[in-house]
Amino acid sequence: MHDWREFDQNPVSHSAAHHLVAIAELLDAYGYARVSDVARELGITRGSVSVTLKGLKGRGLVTEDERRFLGLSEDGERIARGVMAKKQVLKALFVDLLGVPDEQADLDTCKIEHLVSDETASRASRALLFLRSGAREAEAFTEALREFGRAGDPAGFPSEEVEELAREIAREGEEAEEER
Amino acid sequence: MHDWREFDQNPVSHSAAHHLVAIAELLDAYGYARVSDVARELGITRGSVSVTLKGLKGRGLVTEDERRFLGLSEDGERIARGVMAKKQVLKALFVDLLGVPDEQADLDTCKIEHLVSDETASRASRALLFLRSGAREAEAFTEALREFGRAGDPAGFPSEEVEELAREIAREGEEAEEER
DNA sequence: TCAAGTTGTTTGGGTTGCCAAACAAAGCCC
DNA sequence: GGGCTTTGTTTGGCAACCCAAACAACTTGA
Repeated sequence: MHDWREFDQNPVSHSAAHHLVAIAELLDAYGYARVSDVARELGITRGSVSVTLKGLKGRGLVTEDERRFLGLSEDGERIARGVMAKKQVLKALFVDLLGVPDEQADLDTCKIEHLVSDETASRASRALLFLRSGAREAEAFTEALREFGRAGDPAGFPSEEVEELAREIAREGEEAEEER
Repeated sequence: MHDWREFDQNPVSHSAAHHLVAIAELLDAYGYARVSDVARELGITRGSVSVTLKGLKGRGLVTEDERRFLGLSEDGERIARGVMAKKQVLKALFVDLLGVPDEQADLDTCKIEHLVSDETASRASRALLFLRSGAREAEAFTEALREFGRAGDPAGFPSEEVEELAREIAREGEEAEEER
């Protein structure tokens, strides 16, 4: 079993990731970003942003010019774009493939965007590209899945059916474990 | 835009969720769970577990008998089972549908298991059940997706192709925004 | 130009969650 | 029975984050 605390062993924390993304989005939208703008975007105080960005500047992810306008270093830009891309890809996959309502998909992906590995994000991207390629198999699959979903039980999570599924998966996992 | 800090607005924190799951797994595996067992399972000190569980007992999620054996209340059990089911469903989906390597899927789902909404988990379950139903469309889809994946660019994440995809999704999102 | 608002920083406080270390209380072995 | 280990708790520290409040250094508008 892995150390479950790999959680906070990421290159950037959840908080830091959001600071970087906020700067990138502000730069995209308005062409500039200041401490106050970031604070407004994130819904926290200027003081908190000021302190956090001090750390990110120290780590070479965020830059600041003489007029206090913020920018992203190459590394910072890369991290921000990566997190943003992960969020968009995952959200689109949740909505288009799984049929999750837009609003809910947004909430979920916002929480997990910075935690998903590049590997998984990359695979998700492939699936999404395939889904959008208009391939016959993709169309047929989503169509059939919708139909399957409508026929399924409307109970909450986890329903009895899902509990059973989970137990089944767990059993399979144990068997695979034993084979080693 | 949502408050990104919905993150920590969950019924239980990441840490608490893992404590509950650890107790459930220990009970499943050995029939009992004590503070030390939980600590070993989570890879943290007994002191930390002792303090955390004091809180969870206070919130009525964890019980303790006169011989210091831990248990889960109905609520605690429900939360633990929910988190475990989410992890298994998501991991299986990542592996079976997206083609993520088992090990990596484990790491990823471990980080996000307690953050995914019931709604999304439920949809993911439907997709997984469909995938395992042996339906023709499901077989054809995974087959074609594998083929599509092999043909794709082997670059890291985010590749130029994925960046382009992300920009495209972002544009669609903005258009949907404007229509309101 | 000068009062009023905006901006960024600093400081003290609070929360969560971890550790290390020190203990007391059982449990176990000979 | 007397050591030795295991167990659970408590305590003091530390690191991330957040806030509120107080400041100084700007802009800016009439």
